[in-house]
Order: sequence, then C-alpha cells, then structure tokens
Amino acid sequence: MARECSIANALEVIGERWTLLALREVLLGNRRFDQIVQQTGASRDILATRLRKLVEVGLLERRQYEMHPPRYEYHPTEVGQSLHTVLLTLMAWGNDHVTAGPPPTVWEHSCGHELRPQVVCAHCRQEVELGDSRAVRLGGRPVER
Amino acid sequence: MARECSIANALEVIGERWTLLALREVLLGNRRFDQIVQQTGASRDILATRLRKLVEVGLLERRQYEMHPPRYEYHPTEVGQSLHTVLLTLMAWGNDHVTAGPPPTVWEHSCGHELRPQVVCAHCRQEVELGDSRAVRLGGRPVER
DNA sequence: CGCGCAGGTTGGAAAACCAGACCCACAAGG
DNA sequence: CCTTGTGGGTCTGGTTTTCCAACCTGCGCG
Repeated sequence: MARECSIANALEVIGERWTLLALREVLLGNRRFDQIVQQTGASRDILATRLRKLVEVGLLERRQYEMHPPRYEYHPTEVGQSLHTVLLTLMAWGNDHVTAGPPPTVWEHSCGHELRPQVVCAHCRQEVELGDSRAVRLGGRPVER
Repeated sequence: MARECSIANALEVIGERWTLLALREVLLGNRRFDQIVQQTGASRDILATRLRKLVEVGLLERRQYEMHPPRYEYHPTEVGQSLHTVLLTLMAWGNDHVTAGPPPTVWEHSCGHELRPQVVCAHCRQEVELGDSRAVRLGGRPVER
C-alpha cells in the first residue's frame, strides 16, 4: 500500500521515541545506562527496551566492562557511528528553525573551525535545496513526466 | 533534567510517528489528504492530527483550492522546504544501512547527476565523520577537557 | 434521487508510555 | 556482621497514543 521508501525503512529502526536521543548520548560518549537515562529524560524501562533493540539491529554493542559485579556499557558500532551525519543535520535544522536563542550544542571540526553541517550533492558539491532536486524514481518505479 | 539540545527540540516538532512521512509526501508534491493517507499508510485520524500540528507550527500551509465544495491542499512553507535536507540525509542512511537491494527512491540534482547527498563541514567542505568532530559546547555549557 | 468523492470526525480496542517501586550483586564503612 | 550505596536493570498499575473501521458532510453528476 504505502510507498516503498528508505525514509520509512530508516524510521522503523530509529523512529521510535527516545531512540535518537539515546544514540545522541552514546555518540557523545555517555555509554552507561544511568547516564543515558539522566541525559535523555526517558523512563528506565523504555530506555532498556530501546537499547536492546539498538543492539539487536546492530547500531550498538553491549560490552561488559566489569565482571564482579557485572556492569555494561553501550558502544556505537560502525553503522551506529554513521548516524552522526543524520543527527548533525537534524541538529542544524533544529538550531535554525526550532530552538530559540543560540545553539545549545556546538561542534568543532578537525579543520579547526566550528562545524556547521551542510548537505551537498556528492557530484557537484553544491548545497542541496528542494528546488534543485527532482525525484526520478519512486518506490522502485520511474517517475513519468 | 534532560540535556538542552536542538535534536530534542526538533523531535518535538517532527519526531512523532508519521510526521516525517507526511512531510515527505508533501515535498514530493502530493498535497491532498487522501493521497497522503494512501502513500504513507497512516490512519486518517492520526494524519489529520499531524497535518493540523504541522500547519500550527508553520511547516505546512493549508490552502483551499476549491470553494464549492470546499477542498484543501497542504503546501510546504519555506521552513517546511528546509526539511528536505533532513529527509535526504535520513534517506541516504536508510539506503546504505537498512534497505535491502537498490534504493527505492532516486533523485537527480540540477547539475544533471544522480543526487547522492553528503554532509560536509561548511568551512573546509570535507565530508563529516564522527571521528573528526568534537563537541565544544553542550547544553549551553563549555565542554571541559 | 441516489451515488461518489474529498476531507475529514468519532468510538472503542490495542499498544506505547510513564513514574516510581522494587530487585540483585557486590563494595565499602562502621 | 549489618547497613548503605551503586549500576543496571525489571515490574506494576495507570494514563496517553495509536490504530481501525465506520460514519458524516457538502456538493457535483447522471
């Protein structure tokens, strides 16, 4: 029925409430359950469920860092790390159009400057805007014009 | 309690289920209620609620395109159009890490080539990766090191 | 008149979410 | 030995969302 689409597919994995915020914390280096609970504001049971799912789908790895008593940390896998760009893009949009006042979070790039993320066409390296893009294939089928 | 953060703020606006898919349809040019219902697969009541909220927060505009009988279309505002980059980034991530097989949706850029969206640092124009980025300010406070 | 269509609204059942209490294993302090 | 504290959760009961299907409304059409 619904359109076949990678946005929908992605949301199956990371679209539930709190999932992206949990990932944000892990990518920031907060790897422990209680830290993630605190910084996200999610309730503990929901967070436990989300983390389990993220481990299942391979975005996080649950590592035991202490045997007695058993203690665990969540580490991002490579696929988990690749979500960084999605989070940055979302953050940039939030900074520009939702958050009032200055950006609460600021990143620095290894080039030495403040990181302002920009989405560009990999070919011509121009910034992408809706008006410059055209869908040529949708749900696996060519777009007739 | 929770960390002050534009990702969280953004998700307040577009983080609910079906919201992003509804926006995807509108940005693709499907502006009518029934089309959006069909293509997203959301139930009608939820979609009505989502669209109302999107109009309220200024991402969509509800335009009457016929007086008798009254008929409406949803158009993206400028802010709504600016979400295109977020959706593209999410789509790219889904293509790479979730969707099995070839990308269901393909875009072309005005430069004439297939649009593969990339996130770069606005200053040095290098592709951004987690390892090259460092948070220097979090929740409004400097990161001590 | 009866039908169809766009754009919703309504009601009831199912699923998700929430706060807070509880649990378990162990360590440290008294 | 007994108490307290900590990390990493689970359990409970109640509230809120979401889902599905059916219904409603205004009007054009045959």
